[in-house]
Amino acid sequence: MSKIYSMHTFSEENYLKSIFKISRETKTEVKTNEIAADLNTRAASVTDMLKKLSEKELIEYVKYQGVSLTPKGTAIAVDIVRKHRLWECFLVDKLGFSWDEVHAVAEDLEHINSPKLINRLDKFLGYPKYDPHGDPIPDEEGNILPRKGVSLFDLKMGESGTVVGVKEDSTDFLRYLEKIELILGATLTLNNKHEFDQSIEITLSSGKSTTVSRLIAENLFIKRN
Amino acid sequence: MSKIYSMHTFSEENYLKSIFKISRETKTEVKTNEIAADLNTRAASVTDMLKKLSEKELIEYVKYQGVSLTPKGTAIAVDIVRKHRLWECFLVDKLGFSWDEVHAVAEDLEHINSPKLINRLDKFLGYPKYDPHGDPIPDEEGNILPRKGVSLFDLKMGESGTVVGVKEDSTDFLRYLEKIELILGATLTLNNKHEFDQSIEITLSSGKSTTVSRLIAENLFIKRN
DNA sequence: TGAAATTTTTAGAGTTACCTAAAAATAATA
DNA sequence: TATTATTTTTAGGTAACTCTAAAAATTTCA
Repeated sequence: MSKIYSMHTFSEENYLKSIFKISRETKTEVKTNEIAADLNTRAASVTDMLKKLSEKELIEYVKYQGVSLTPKGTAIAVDIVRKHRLWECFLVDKLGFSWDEVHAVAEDLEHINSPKLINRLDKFLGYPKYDPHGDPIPDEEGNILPRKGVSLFDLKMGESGTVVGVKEDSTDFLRYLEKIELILGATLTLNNKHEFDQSIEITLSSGKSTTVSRLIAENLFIKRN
Repeated sequence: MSKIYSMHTFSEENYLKSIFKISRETKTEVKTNEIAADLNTRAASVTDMLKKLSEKELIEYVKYQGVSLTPKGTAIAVDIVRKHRLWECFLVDKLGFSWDEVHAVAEDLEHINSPKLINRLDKFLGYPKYDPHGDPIPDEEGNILPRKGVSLFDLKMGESGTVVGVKEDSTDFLRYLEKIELILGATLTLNNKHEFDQSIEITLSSGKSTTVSRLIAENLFIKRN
């Protein structure tokens, strides 16, 4: 890959990444407004860019119907994700950043286009398979391992497990998790699912009990013990 | 520094860096055409940008007279140089790039704006004082050590010394130096200065003799033994 | 199903950074 | 110093990406 797909603008790359991300979540055609919301821009701007990406055959675009990535577009998106996650590993493992600080910087670093750089970085980091949030790192060919674990929300009463990933990587969310000690590697047991708000009560290995909302639970990935 | 000076466009940063570089060489006002040549752009484009930078008070600009950096402009330029050279160290020391490969990649990396990133990188690299080409790395406050050594062209007959830096960092030039074994750390003795073309004959510690042109000699920095 | 609400696209415009060609200012030199 | 040559600026235009407001298409639901 790489060489062939190089030299796209930051903007194009951000749109492709966004479409990739949303389509993984929704598993359907990606809508204009979803992209606009994700990229903090306006629907009209999105439409403009969709036309451009469609002309370049990076997306399949039917007016009013939404978009999907072509294989070419997917390859570019996956490559950006690979770069983003490798840089996050670098920032945490080598420079001592905490997991809630890395996203913004990696957003910039991911657009540096040098296959040699990224492959050497990969080697330097020891070919990591997961980033500091537990997200799988695509390899050079674009293969992506499945995410580890299941959502905390899907755990059954009494089951125990280890935190192996988070879906959302906003600073606020990660800071909150850290505060309640729900960091990567933490072990927990599900005590109770409250019916009325579907919040979840867990006990940490430290013995401490906490209740988290459904939203939080859905964003936490757990590997059953 | 940093925070205050952040959020300039790539283009603005490149112009400031270029003006900084040229003014160090010429020690006079920087002319429009010099910038155009350095940045591979047109004089008209340069004039446009000079107006913009002047309005932002990053340069002192008098029509037809050339420009110089204000303290604010200098601080930004020095910060970019710092980033550029630290990234070059990273690429060579940690990722195993050769000195002729790093410039292009560092041109991109230098625009990543994160004081925390760059200061941690600095620490990770062990606070290096010089980059792989022997150029001094500005510290966080913008202080720059003098370059080590004198130009090979200024060496006297029979004097010996060690290669401690190169002025030009184009890939071609560096590859050529490597080919004739004139890499950083090489020791040499000046045998002869040919009058007619001012080329210079040297002997390397390996015993091998080479003749280099005046231009090459002027671009090589030597520390006398 | 058909009017109302929502989503998406088009139309028109602004910004940044670049360009060419022509005009204006400065520098070179006969 | 007057004329020519060079440098620099202005004028006018293009391309990428964004925006708001209005129009068109689709979806919702009474």
